[in-house]
Amino acid sequence: MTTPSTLSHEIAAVLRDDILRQQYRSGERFPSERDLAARFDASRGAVREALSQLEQLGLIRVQPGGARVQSVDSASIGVLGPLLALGDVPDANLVDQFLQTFAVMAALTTRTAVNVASAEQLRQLETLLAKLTDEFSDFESMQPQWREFLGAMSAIADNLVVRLIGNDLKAQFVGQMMKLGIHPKLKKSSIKRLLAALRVGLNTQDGELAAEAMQEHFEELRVAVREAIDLKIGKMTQQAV
Amino acid sequence: MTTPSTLSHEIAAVLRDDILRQQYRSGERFPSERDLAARFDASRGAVREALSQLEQLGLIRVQPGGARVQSVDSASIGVLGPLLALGDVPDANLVDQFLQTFAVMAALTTRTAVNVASAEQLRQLETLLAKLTDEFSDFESMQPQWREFLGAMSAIADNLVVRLIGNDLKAQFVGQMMKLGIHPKLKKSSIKRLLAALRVGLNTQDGELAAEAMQEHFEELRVAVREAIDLKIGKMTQQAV
DNA sequence: CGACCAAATTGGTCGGACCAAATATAGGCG
DNA sequence: CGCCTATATTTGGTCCGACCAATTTGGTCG
Repeated sequence: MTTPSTLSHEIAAVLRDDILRQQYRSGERFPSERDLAARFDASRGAVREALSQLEQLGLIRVQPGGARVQSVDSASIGVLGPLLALGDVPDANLVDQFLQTFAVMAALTTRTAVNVASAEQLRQLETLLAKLTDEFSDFESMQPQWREFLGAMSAIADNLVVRLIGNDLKAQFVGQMMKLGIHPKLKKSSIKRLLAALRVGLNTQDGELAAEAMQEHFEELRVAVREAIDLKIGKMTQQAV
Repeated sequence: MTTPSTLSHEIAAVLRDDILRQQYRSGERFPSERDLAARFDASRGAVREALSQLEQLGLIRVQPGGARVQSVDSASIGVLGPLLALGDVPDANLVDQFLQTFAVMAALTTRTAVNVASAEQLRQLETLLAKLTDEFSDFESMQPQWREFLGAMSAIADNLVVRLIGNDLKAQFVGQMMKLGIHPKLKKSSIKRLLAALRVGLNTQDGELAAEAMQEHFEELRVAVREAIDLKIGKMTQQAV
């Protein structure tokens, strides 16, 4: 969950952001370990551990003779978080892409979960959904219950690939949104509609219906988040003046 | 694709597979760096670089006082490939989950690409699709053109998140399938239907329609791959006898 | 039995050293 | 003058030994 805050990690973070900031062209030679050690006033060992992390992220390719920078979009998902965190305000397009991806993942999970759920699991989901409906207030304060519901569905769908991707994306994304204080505003009517559709989907064990409701929910969330970011940008430019 | 073949990478690979094979319980203490160095007859530096990779994969959490093993499904996507490669034959369920995920990604890309494509880009896609239709033979030999088509759509959709996930998944998945000689058999009629639907989708710039065709294609691919794997399993058990 | 303190363990970093592969450089040849 | 080869240099890969700080462990005392 948190930063180890060791020297090698700090070096890795600095170099990673350098690369993500396009300081190096793809294919360009990366500074030698000895140079980097001098620059960071660190030992070669610490630098090598940092490079090892960058290599795992797919940002550099290290070979005898010298390391080379790789194209950003041939990197691993792990770069998305740092990429999102580069500026003061996250790139709206990137955020949009995040949410589109979340949407299809959540829809897939929902469809599978509802379709394969046992009678008991269906009851569990209905219970969680009922709790959500009861404690219905604003979108933000019901996040814990919402997460619980999604988690239960993820467990039922039992798709490791989706779960791992979800882990990575969530770890990269949610933290950034929280840190920057992005608070999307969703209409209560939208949420009510979502919950109602999910209830119907569960009752009739219609995964497709539930999945569509989920997809639609994320569409609305996308719009709301974009507005929240625009608001944030407005405030920041105002502050700058 | 790559051949690191350095000692630290080999150590990392062995330890990674150990963890993926459930040799350690989640939360359990990991052997100390000095112990590992002795076990692999390597220096502590090499071991530390290996541990650095495992940490990046989310498989261990290393802190002063000792490293601890993390739950596999809190790891990063990078573990999926090795996980797939553990046995002689890939786990059919895991492969299925891969393809389900591919499916929704490809559908998302298709929908977006078709919807946002400019007139010129649409023409480009149609050209590629025509080439596919012309050189139509069996599913396997048209892979290069198929890839080219998907790549063009990915470029048009311009969704970095999806592209990075796709990179990771492809890197992990396709290599394994090739190495194991899994050759899914798709009916020619299915492919023809897919190509026709895509053509209509492009002509009318109907992203939803094209996306659904793509989704359906992957559904059929799932079935075919599952059959191919079952066949493989059959042959292997036959060999064993 | 529980709280507290000291010793052993463990990760984090450093510096120097050697090797093999890759690169850069200088030199020779056409 | 340009190309190609042989050499010198750079660079990554690994090892060793050492020290520090934080954690863990084990035993002791109340």
